[in-house]
Amino acid sequence: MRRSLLAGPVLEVAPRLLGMVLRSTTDEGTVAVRLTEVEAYDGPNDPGSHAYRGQTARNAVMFGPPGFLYVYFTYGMHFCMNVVVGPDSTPSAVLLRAGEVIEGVELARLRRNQSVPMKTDRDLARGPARLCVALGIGREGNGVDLLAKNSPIALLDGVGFDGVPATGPRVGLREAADRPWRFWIPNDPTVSPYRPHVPKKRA
DNA sequence: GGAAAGATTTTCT
DNA sequence: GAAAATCTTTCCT
Repeated sequence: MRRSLLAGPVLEVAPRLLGMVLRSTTDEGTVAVRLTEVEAYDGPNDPGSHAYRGQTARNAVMFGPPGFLYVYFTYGMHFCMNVVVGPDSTPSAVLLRAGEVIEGVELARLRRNQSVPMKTDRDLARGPARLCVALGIGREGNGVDLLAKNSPIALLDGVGFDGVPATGPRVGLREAADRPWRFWIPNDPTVSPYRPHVPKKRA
């Protein structure tokens, strides 16, 4: 995996991530997933992006060079992760929404079953927060260089994906959710089910 | 300094 | 289909 491959415009890079492999190693063991669903966020031009209103302590990683991991905490209980892409200092990133566990299935199953028992293997990493749980990635994953030698979390070329990616609206956003910047591998069972966003009521 | 909503998941009716 | 769980960040007074 070359870093230059991630340095292009986010809308070009995002679909290329499909089929690539993300491998995470901790003292518990190793889990790897083949990415089946991603979502693009285009920094300052994108009202749905965390970087839309400028750099903060939380999103600082997005403003750095491509190939780093941006992990954020949301809904009081979940982590989600992004791969920073684009040229240096352009705060674009790709949300990793789902994947197929191809290595360390037993460990992934163990982690997921700690909160919810009796999950089927297809659901192990089917959704952005589930993906983080399966890989054992939390706050400490923020800012990790995915392309560094011996990195505990690494992005690998994998088998790639030769077909035409499916595209559709993004999920869970209040702003600009309609932009067709979500990409997934057609007919893959590990792609998360689409749920239209419902804004929470204001008191 | 406080309120509101959130790039979600799970469970219950 | 609705609602809860739970805490960080952002936005407004």
